[in-house]
Amino acid sequence: MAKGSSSAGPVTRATMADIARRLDISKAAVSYALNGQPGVSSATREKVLDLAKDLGWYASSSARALAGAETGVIGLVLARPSDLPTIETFFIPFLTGVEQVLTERGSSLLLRVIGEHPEAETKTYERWWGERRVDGVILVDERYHDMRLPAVEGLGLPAVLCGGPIKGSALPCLWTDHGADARIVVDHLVALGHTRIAHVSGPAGFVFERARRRGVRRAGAALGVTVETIEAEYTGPQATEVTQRLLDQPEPPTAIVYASDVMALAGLAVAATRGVSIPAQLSVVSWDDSYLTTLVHPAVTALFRDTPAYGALAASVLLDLVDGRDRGRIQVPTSSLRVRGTTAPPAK
Amino acid sequence: MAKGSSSAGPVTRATMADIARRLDISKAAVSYALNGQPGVSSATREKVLDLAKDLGWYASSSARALAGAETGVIGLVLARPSDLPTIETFFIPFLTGVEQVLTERGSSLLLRVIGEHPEAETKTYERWWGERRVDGVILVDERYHDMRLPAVEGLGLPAVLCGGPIKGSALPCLWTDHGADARIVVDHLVALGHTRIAHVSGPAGFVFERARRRGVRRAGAALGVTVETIEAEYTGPQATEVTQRLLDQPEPPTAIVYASDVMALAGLAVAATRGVSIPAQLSVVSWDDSYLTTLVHPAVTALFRDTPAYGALAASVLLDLVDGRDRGRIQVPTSSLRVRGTTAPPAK
DNA sequence: AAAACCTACTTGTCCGGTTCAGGAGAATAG
DNA sequence: CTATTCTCCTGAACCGGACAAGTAGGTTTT
Repeated sequence: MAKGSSSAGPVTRATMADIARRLDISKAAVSYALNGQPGVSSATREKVLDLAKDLGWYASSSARALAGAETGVIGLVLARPSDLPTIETFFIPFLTGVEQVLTERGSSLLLRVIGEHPEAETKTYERWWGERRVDGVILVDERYHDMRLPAVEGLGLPAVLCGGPIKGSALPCLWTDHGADARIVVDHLVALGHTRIAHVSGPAGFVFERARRRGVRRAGAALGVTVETIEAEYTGPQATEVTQRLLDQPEPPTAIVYASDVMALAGLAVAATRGVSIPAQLSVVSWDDSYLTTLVHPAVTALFRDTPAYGALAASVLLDLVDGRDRGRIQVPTSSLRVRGTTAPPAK
Repeated sequence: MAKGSSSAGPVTRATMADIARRLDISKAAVSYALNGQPGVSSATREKVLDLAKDLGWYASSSARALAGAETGVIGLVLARPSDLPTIETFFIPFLTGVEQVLTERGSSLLLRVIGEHPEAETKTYERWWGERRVDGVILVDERYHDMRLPAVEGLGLPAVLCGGPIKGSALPCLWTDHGADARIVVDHLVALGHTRIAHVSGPAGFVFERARRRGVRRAGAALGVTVETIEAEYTGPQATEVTQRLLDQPEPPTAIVYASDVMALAGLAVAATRGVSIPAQLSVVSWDDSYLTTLVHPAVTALFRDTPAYGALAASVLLDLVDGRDRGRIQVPTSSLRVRGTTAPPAK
């Protein structure tokens, strides 16, 4: 079996008791030495530290946690159908940011990828917390009537919500001004001269999708333009279908704003198939920026936000909460529009 | 919900001792009852189970692990520069498969995303194992002179390698017949009539990239065609640059095989920019399939493998190893070519 | 009727840390 | 020269489970 496979394989790992025995001192002294606490002479401390290093000693996370410390683990559940690609272009950069902060602060990430099944997610939190596996969790993909909020609050499980703010919930959250984002997009298109703008949104069950929809409607109204929103799943095929419907209208839009980069790419493919020239005959904007938008030709105009920084912020707010510092509701910096090759004045 | 006090956050979670006290029996009896072990009457067992449910009791993972059980956590380190997008289209489906098996078998995934820094990865394994955080790890992205193999073997840390097989290493591994994959791709292109084929590979530090390179060379030689391999990073810009160089040659290739879907898309963008028609003037194949290949027009011919199944297999082999069953070296099913819109006979 | 054997428990120890309440010996104070 | 206060260290309890060993009480065997 794999354990102790190689000749030198140390099957049993060193414990503090081993160090204490070899140095003929007490476990307590070893503990103080290793934790940088007062109560041991610097000579002893050094001997302990040296030996610990020699033996390859690491504190058992279980023992530490059992003795009352935190577990040093935070949890994240990703609950979307696995075949939905949108999560990827957002999620990896987000995770990268999360991880960076966790690593800096000595924590790790427990990840769970499940299908879209709200109960399973709530259940996971309950188990993780019950089993003392995590110190807290990051909640992503805020939904309407989100059962996760009462669940984590009921459990007393520290959590930070990427979304909100929610009235009636005291959870710290990272909220985005979707109205401002919407204005940036609509302003850009209207400034170019577009008057028939379509908005292909993601599922309205997501709070931010409905906020975006409201945002574009208002931004359009303020400029005397109506923006039509159509809802679709975050998949390529769905975006394809919706785009075809839009372009089949008697008066098709001259600009389409897609909820995600993947959808925008699907839209471009439809245009390519139909010989609709971009951006001459149709302008396209993606609400999410990622490496995908610059991978195609022409590159897609997209609303950019610093996703790793967003993840890093979420992680640091959560770790602070675990440490007892509630940073409350924090506004995420407004996105900026990266104007690329898919937006231009409409054909007359 | 599950916890008794709904009004205030229940900071203290129920323990077996609580159950024992309330039922006026011993902790041991509670333990036997909860673990389905003999030694308690069914009446008592039922009372214990009921109360445990009422109290929302879960076994402390730390206490369990400390008492000798496994931790129920397996680790995965993702070590590539965070701005390399290739990881995403492979990684999320892979993780989905991993998670499914882990969930079925009651384990969780500890994830770490780090930059490409081999020492950091080895160090992470050392810590995770030292701290008893994980029962085993999945190794992805096999490299030449991979320091992780001696590291995990030296530690006695159960691991499964996605790659290999490695001579001199007893690690169970999931190996791929890259030669067969290469033949599939080259055969397809040669059958269409291509004789000038280019292969844009990823960094040769990855074992599988060099195996693929060797594979296409041999497959070409067997058919009397030379296949030229050019190495590039897995980024869009690098693929763009290499593609431009290839197309600038006096006798440019009529078909390009890209190491990844992202690179293939970048190649398509170059062609679009130059007005090179695909597939009439240039055929494109991607060695990796993902949702990206069908997101663009024309859809990209790609070598498909069931990535979730691959992840699931890796997880199950690792869990078996942790349970003491070494399944040795397992060959991954050969990929199949999904012929789509980017391959056609070359222009005469 | 005594021995043997269940069943249904209890007691106590252990895992590997943390931490509290001392205590010995040296240094400082009065 | 004792009293006090350090510094440096020890012993033991504790966290929450798992489990080995022991025990009361009843049932079966001989």
